[in-house]
Amino acid sequence: MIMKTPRKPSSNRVLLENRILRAAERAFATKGFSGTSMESVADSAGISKQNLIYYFSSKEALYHKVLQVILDLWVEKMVFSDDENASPKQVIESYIIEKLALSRDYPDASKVFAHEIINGAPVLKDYMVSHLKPQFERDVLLVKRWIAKGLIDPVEPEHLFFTIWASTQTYADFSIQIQLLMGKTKLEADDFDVAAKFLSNFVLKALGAQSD
Amino acid sequence: MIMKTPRKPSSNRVLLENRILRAAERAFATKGFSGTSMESVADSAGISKQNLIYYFSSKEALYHKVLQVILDLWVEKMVFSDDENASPKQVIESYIIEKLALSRDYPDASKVFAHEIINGAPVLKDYMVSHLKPQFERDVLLVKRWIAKGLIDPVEPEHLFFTIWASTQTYADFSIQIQLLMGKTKLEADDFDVAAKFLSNFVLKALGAQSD
DNA sequence: AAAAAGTTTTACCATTTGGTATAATTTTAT
DNA sequence: ATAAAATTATACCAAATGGTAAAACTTTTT
Repeated sequence: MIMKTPRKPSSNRVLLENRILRAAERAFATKGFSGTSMESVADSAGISKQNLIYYFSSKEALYHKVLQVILDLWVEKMVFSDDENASPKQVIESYIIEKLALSRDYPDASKVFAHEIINGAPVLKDYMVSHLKPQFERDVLLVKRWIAKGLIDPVEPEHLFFTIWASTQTYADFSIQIQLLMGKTKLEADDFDVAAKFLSNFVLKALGAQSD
Repeated sequence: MIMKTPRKPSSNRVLLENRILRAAERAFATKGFSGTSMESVADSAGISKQNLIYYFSSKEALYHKVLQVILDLWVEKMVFSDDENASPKQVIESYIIEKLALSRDYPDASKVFAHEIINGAPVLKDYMVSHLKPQFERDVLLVKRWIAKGLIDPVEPEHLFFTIWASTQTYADFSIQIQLLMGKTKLEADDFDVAAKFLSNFVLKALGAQSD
């Protein structure tokens, strides 16, 4: 029996797909799904609209792929704790620092995600329940154990996470507001360092977990 | 010289305009500017598209008006402190409570604002610099005086505000995420009360301003 | 009552846009 | 080299959408 061996994707194709995905991410981030036209993405990627459609057969498919790439990146980078014995201070501090690094390095990804959530998570709803919720519940349990052990003061762990997420992502999603209010043309690495220090201190102190 | 006295707007007109603005706010909140069609707004308001255009001559005009109504509401309700001698605890606690009340009572307004900011504040940029920034700088100064007086621990006041804004607005903008993760079909008043208590305690403790 | 101003409806249109069909060209495997 | 597969370019289209023109109708003013 003869099996056709499908040609491996040319490196050119991989490169072009990445270029398209970056262009699409930027477009979706700044204009939303409806505000983004296939033609504008194609232009940004330097190809024709019809050629874009050859690579991604529909706008939905393109959007789904952009979301998937974002989630892969986030899931890969955003583990709250893989070490049961790490101290709350270590875990929270590095979590905040890494979250802020994502806001700094992938602001468009954060904005696409924000759009999706604000719009009611039409695409991600199922994924959130099936993947993010279990992870969330594990992390909540860990925080509860910290509380039970007296390592941090008692708080509602769920709201702790909502606060950390919101206050780290705001440096990506609402960066224009922060820039305008601080009189800057853009947020520099330095601004993120200050924010990381502020937030780490802030959260650790609020949790009574200053010392290690 | 004869001056035409323009007819006062009929009460019907005012009512209908409000109905349109509410419908538009909801549409812009859930679909963004580009994702919102004039026809869908008209349908929600129970009038024809052409009649909607009679009331608001363009989609831009409608969007601008929606934003203006939101800002009026926020500016009216969101004063950080009008009493120089109030204690930090009083000021911050009531600020957080009122911000959360806005997220609870006007989630669509919050989402429209979020869309606008994420998209780079194309409409609100000027307003933010001319109106919000001065107010922001006054509030920052007040916090700095608190620090100088030793009423709260030293923190960067700017980032304190970014954190409070982000973590209160997330209960409106990201409500679907919070719902899904907490296994609720919607956020109830009770959830907002818990959030208010959590955030107040959290922020006050982080600032070392627990006692009055 | 008549004029004027305000409101609603009907008919229509130009542009944008996501997408299809297909032909031409280039690249890869045998 | 050549067939097959992959890629790119050309031509086109149907639906959606923001908006215009103008007639018909209603309410208010004088």
